Amino acid sequence: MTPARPDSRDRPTLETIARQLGVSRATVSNAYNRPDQLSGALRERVLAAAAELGYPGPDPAARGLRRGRVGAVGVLICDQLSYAFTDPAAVVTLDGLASALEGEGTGLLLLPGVEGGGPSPDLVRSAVVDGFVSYGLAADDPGLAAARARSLPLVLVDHPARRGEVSVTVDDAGGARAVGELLLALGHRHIAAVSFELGLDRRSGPADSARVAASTFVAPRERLVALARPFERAGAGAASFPIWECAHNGRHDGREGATALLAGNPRPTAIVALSDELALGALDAAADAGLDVPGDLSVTGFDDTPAAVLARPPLTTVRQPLHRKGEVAGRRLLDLVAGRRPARVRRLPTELVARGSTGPPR
Amino acid sequence: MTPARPDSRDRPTLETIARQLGVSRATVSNAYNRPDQLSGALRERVLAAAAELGYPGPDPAARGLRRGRVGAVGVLICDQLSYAFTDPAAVVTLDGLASALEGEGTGLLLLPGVEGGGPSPDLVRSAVVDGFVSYGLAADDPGLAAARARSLPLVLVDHPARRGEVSVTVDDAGGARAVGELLLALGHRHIAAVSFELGLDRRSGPADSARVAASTFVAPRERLVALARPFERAGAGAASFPIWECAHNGRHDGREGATALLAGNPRPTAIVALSDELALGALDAAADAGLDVPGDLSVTGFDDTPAAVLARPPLTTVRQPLHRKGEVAGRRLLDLVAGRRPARVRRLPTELVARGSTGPPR
DNA sequence: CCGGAGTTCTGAATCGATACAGACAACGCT
DNA sequence: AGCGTTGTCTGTATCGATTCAGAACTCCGG
Repeated sequence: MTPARPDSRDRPTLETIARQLGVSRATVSNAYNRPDQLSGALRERVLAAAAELGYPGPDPAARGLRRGRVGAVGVLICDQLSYAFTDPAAVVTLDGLASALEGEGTGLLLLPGVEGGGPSPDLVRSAVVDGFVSYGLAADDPGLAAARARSLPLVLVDHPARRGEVSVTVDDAGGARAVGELLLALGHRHIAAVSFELGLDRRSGPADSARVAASTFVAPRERLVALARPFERAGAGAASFPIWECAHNGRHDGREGATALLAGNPRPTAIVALSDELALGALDAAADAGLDVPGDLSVTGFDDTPAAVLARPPLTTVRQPLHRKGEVAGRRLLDLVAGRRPARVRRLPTELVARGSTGPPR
Repeated sequence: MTPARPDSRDRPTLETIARQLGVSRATVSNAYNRPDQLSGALRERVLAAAAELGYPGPDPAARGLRRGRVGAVGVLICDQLSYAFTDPAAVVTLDGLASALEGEGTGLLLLPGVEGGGPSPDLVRSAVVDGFVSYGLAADDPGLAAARARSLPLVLVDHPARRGEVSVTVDDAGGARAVGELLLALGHRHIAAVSFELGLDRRSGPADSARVAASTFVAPRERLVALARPFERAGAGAASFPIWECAHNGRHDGREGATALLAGNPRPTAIVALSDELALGALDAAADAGLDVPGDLSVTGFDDTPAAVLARPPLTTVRQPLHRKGEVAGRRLLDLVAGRRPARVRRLPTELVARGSTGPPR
């Protein structure tokens, strides 16, 4: 007895078409996948029969099983979609990823995270994909662990690789150091930072250096550490480098954080934001407080998203090749899936872009 | 002879574990899927052996083939990711969709479009999914046609259904009419509109009523038509209702469009934007021109995205339940996939939210 | 000690395709 | 005529799991 069909409507299959035409299944398959394996005339007949019977082409799941490749990669992202995509940097990076994949006819299976973390391990375990890209997850995220357990190709974006893993990162430290040096050179001595999440616990408030050091989110940690270095050398100690941690990487959060920092004593003359979104929020906060930028307050961002140059004043920021980063990650993953062995780690350069939001303090 | 394995590393399978333990494949499968079908002790042994051999659990592609369900839905979106996700409305809607799906352990396979249209038919044909959601595509998009050809469950968001199709829309016309009536009641007689794409051709410039009528993008067409109705009744004819079409739905585009409209003669005293993003751009344009909002110019948006209330002045806009819309679409699709028959069409209400960006003309 | 009721586990068909190794015919060449 | 090529098409093993019908075993009351 045949077991009950999961879906009892019987869709046409290769066999349906083959029988209709009195040819073999292989021939029908070839009509779709290897036109050179059969005569043009027969191929036309097959395609015509398929159209007539409403056969939509070979079933992707079956083909995937047989070929060992399904034409999709899983993208592990932090937070729910609405949070993750608030950040234009994420959107641009993902766009780069998509553009690298789509040339190869590969789709993106989005695996959104839960509040404050990556996707659920179950979702990862059941994802029908050829590989994974993890974007900005904490190094110890359970979803990431599940992805590793699948032992499929994996590319890590924006956090460091374990032995044998492939990663794409940017020179966060170099960019941050450049910002620190610029502000010092301009004469700033009271500098504060607005950071996005440092931990999975969605905390919002001042962050001390212990919290920074303990963070499993690598990008903000590296940036903050590198930023502080020039200050320390210049004798401006950690005490004079307050950090505000925002629960989300959003403009609104940046505004709140900057407002809090501006209430400090001494009031900072420069605010370093770890993303452009946060920096835009800092600009809002400055406007709220009636402060002129850059006269009363210098503000810097990070990423150089499209909005940075459109801000008023245009934002001094650290450009990172966001689109490129996604593209490179996509190509690396395709290489792995195809059995090629790409270079293990790739660190893309960053570049300080000085615009109108920075200047010497009064 | 066995054909060459697509991937020659031999991963463990159910069989590997079964052999190791001297049990049948069925038993191992049951250990994962039906714990009640075998003794706890044996189940533990199976899971332990799996862990030891590095078996990551049943292969999702094979399971998908057998079960007839793969646990993913394809989302057809217009434009590349970086354009599509510039629109916070899209992000929030997708987030709603994701939240409805993730409860059922279902992922989102993103099928990004190409410049000015939906995803390529090939991508759609080869997507390993249980169904599709189409979001804001043109009614005649080829990618959408490919999705229909798959004859999988399909839910259309923001455009009307053919016979027998399931759709989720909002009361665009009602919202637009409310905006028109508000502005008329305030005393405006020179009203202009900034629209997003009306066609696949990425045009940017003035749009006449023929172009509006011919648009296959349903949401903007309905809004513009409904908007004009009260004006016509009030005697303010079509001639006095200029429309500027933007190539993309972005803040920057809104700024350009509004700037162009403000150069018109007579200068409009109110600008209706078809999205909040465009409206934010219109606010920027007003600031550029030194115009006070709402004193010199009233501006309205559409969607009530999170940014609307944070704008300065806070934006008068038409609230649509974006998150809900995505959720409803997701639930409808899950119903279809499960073989239930949800209501065919669902039209969610819109609501005018009057805030600070509108007032009587000087 | 037998029959019936539970448990626990196995056998084998099946999902829908792909791809190799031929079979077969027609053809050109020496 | 004999032989190697080419060009088409088919047979069949296989991808890695799920699922149902029933086998084997245990337990129990009568």
